[in-house]
Amino acid sequence: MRISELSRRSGVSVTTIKYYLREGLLPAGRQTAATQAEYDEQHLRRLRLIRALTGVRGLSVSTTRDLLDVLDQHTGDTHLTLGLALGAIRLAEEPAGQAPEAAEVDALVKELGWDVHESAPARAALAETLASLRSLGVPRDWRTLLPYARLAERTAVLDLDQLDGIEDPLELAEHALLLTVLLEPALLALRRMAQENESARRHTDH
Amino acid sequence: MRISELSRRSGVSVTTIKYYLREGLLPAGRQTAATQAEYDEQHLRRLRLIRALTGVRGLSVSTTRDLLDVLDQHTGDTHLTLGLALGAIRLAEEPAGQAPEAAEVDALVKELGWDVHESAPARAALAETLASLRSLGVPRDWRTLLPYARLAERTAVLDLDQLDGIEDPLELAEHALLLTVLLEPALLALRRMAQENESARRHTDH
DNA sequence: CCAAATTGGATACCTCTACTATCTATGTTA
DNA sequence: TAACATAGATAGTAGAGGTATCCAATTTGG
Repeated sequence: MRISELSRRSGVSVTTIKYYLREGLLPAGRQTAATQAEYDEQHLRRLRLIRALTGVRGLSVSTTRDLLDVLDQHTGDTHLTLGLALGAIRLAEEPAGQAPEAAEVDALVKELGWDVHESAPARAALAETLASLRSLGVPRDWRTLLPYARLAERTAVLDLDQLDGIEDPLELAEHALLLTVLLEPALLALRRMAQENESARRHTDH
Repeated sequence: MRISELSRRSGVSVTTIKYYLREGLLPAGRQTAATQAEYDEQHLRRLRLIRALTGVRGLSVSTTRDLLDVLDQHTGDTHLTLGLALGAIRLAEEPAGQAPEAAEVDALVKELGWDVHESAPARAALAETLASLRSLGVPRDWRTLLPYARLAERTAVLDLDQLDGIEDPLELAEHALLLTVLLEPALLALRRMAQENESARRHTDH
């Protein structure tokens, strides 16, 4: 198909598709002539993926590019691919230096017995949150996070279960990315709704 | 204190503080003369809150203003205040019209027996996620979300437990907001780490 | 088979966000 | 009293995420 059909089928304007091509989010089509190129279903799928990551999840165009690059260069080692892909998405701003809360995060991970990379950005995000709460006069230490971490463990089991039975390593990596990243807003939405429900339950005290 | 001290103690530049004043995120100081105003500890605290919401959680300045407005106008009804405050934060882009997935979300909420407002934006966020996954060839229906929702219920219990024992309604509303909103990146970080750990566990198959 | 429409690629431009800089009239301080 | 700080107003800036226009080449409908 040519660019106008790609545009029609994806709902993304031709100029925006050209922009994604320029930015390296979408691979170039197969050139058939000096001013003609041919796109296929893979391009359509990639375009939908880009819109899901930027729209639903709210990732920036540059973060999305980094993520897709990792997927494209995947080595067949899904564990590694997923780790690299998630490392590309920042969850909070990087703390200036080494926050004193980093030691607390280490204590939490040790208590949990988790096997987590030393330089995982998720560690910095946790430290940043603890530091912020502290500066706002709501001190919470790593022990507060422990029960949340136990629930996160069970969430991760659900996540990994959904990848069971996928044989093709490329498909596996893509599903892993999708279910991890796109489910994030959904999980926050579920928490919001559960809070509303729990708050209502306690409000109408019984 | 005057603006320069507020700047020094908060780490936010004087010009940025003036910007927040203009944008209505920070209330004006008490005027002592035509070109002089006095700020207090409340201003400092508010400034730290603004930086936490925009920096750690990544909220936009306008969303942050909406949130703080709700807090300021709180009626003493914490359940209502929290609901309004969370409603001000979009979790994903609004779907154009009524997505067909909205019915699925209704089914989920019904199955859970949750008491959740009909127009909660979290509902739209869930529908949007389901629609995206579907368009990407990873169909998931509401039943997939059920076990996640059960874990969200338990997360919400932890959240509400942390507010137990706070008497002052203003403090209660502020803590509720902080723990709900600022904990969001932390919870996502915990899930990432738990996934990495679970993936490693399964990778080194035993 | 030729005029009108489409295409790929390049470049310029635009809107929004979150600041940042400058200016002026007034205050404060050493 | 001279140097410096301050409030408030206005203008400017950098980056993100597109959008618009132009051109030469290429299809395609009549």
